Amino acid sequence: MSTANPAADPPSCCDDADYDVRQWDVREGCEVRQILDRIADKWSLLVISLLERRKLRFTELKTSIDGVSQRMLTTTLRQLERDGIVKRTVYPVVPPRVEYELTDLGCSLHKTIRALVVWTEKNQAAIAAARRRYDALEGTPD
Amino acid sequence: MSTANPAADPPSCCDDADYDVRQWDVREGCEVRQILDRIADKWSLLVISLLERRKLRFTELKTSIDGVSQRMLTTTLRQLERDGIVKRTVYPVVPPRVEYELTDLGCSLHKTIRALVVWTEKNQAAIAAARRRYDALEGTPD
DNA sequence: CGGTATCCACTGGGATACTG
DNA sequence: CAGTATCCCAGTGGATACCG
Repeated sequence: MSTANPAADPPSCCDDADYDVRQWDVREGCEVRQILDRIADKWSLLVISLLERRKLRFTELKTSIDGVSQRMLTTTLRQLERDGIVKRTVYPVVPPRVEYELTDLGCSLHKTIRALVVWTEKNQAAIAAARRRYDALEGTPD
Repeated sequence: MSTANPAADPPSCCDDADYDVRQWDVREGCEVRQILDRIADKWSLLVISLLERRKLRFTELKTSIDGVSQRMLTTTLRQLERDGIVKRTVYPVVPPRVEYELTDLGCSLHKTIRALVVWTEKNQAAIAAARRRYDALEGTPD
């Protein structure tokens, strides 16, 4: 808050002109917003990241993703399947075997997802520090 | 589903070895998971995207983000501020003026966020098509 | 094994009203 | 203008039980 002058509007850090946010900041029911909500979902993120490596069976996913309930995993997988992100293959064997894998579309997405995860990992400490700083100022009397 | 052979495990589309998902697929309360949940949040995504362009006042954000309630916007901004993603500047003028802008940390994040948005825009049609395909098969008797 | 179905508790989040 | 506080409903999502 060095220069508390509302009129001054120095360009922020990054302002590539090749992309205009105002273009997609559309109505709430907008398709982009819907899709964004789906792929930026807590479990979707994890599922996509795991499937990046190889096909996985339902149980493998369930085991790998700590804290996910069967219902949520099923729901998430169905949505991702519907969106063409993952492919579900059922093997008609006596103990049912179902495998999930990324489609081409899903593969193209995982790169972005991973960037997000990598960013998070890299800046984990910085965020933790910021939080400590913020929380410390919480009860600052003077 | 060409070769329905569970034993076969052809490498998926992309398998860069420079990153191991199993490394971060950790416990539920894990910091990475927490941060991921926060930044992949519906409103956070939009706020960060908007602030990428320039500082914005509270009302400007509220107006730009269709469907957000005052409470959610405040909550989101506070969390982002706590995480060191956005900076909040209060101008002690008679009609209060508060501006929000991305911090350096926030700027480094927005690039990834934008990639996600760009991906969504680019593949919007493909996803819509996948959905139509999926939904059409819903009530397929034979 | 890989689900679906049901129940239900919790909380995210909207609407509204008040404040500095 | 930019919040905070309160109320309260709806949907998220966990737990459990049962099915193909």
